[in-house]
Amino acid sequence: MCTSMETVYSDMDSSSCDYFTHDDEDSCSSMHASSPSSSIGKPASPTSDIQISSVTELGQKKRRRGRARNEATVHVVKKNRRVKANDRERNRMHSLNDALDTLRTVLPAFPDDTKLTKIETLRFAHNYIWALSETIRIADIEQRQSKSRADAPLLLPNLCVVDAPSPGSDACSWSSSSSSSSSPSYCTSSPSSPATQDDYGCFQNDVLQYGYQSFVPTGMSY
DNA sequence: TAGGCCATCTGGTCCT
DNA sequence: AGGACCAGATGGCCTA
Repeated sequence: MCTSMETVYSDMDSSSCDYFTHDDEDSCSSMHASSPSSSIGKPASPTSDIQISSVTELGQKKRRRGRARNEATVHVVKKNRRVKANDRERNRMHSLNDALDTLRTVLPAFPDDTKLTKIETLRFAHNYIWALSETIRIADIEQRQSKSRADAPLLLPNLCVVDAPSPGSDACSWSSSSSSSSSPSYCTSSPSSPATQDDYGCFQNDVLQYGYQSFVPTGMSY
């Protein structure tokens, strides 16, 4: 859209009208009209085309010319400020995108190398963190239980119990179409409130075995 | 071709 | 005053 504008504005640090695009041509031309470069720095000679009929008119002309130049300067300053702001905004969005890319690298890789969209990345990261937190929490609970039962084996509940879903199946996904009330595909409620232990075990399997495939259901309805 | 996603521009608002 | 942040608008690209 504005690549030409980018080119046009990228190095704009002077008041030269060569930098203006079409929508600025008016002001630009008016600037030229009010302060023609041919007369700048050149004292008006009595034989010049500009006939000054009176001192007051000369004063008015001088004032007008001065004011016009001021307006043009203000316009250029504003434009310059806008260009700088655009540049900062562009950099800001680039850094935001870089952060999203970094976030994508720490999320489980998608098998077919599909790049997650921004919203998918954020939602999956949310769910992934939640799942990992739950894993730690359950493991901790189990560890305490096994300590109390000295002879009990250390096993994560559900981890090896629930049948692993085939990739792509929604057996364990919490899409909005699921009847489950908890929805890690995008947890609007507190992530610490999985519906059932079966759900959790299933979810845990997803995290550990299938990455985000189950968290980012196709269709992405939330 | 419609819809989704994205990059960019822009003006407003808030903060330092 | 200037920068950061935000949301709306716009146009390009891609895909079903």
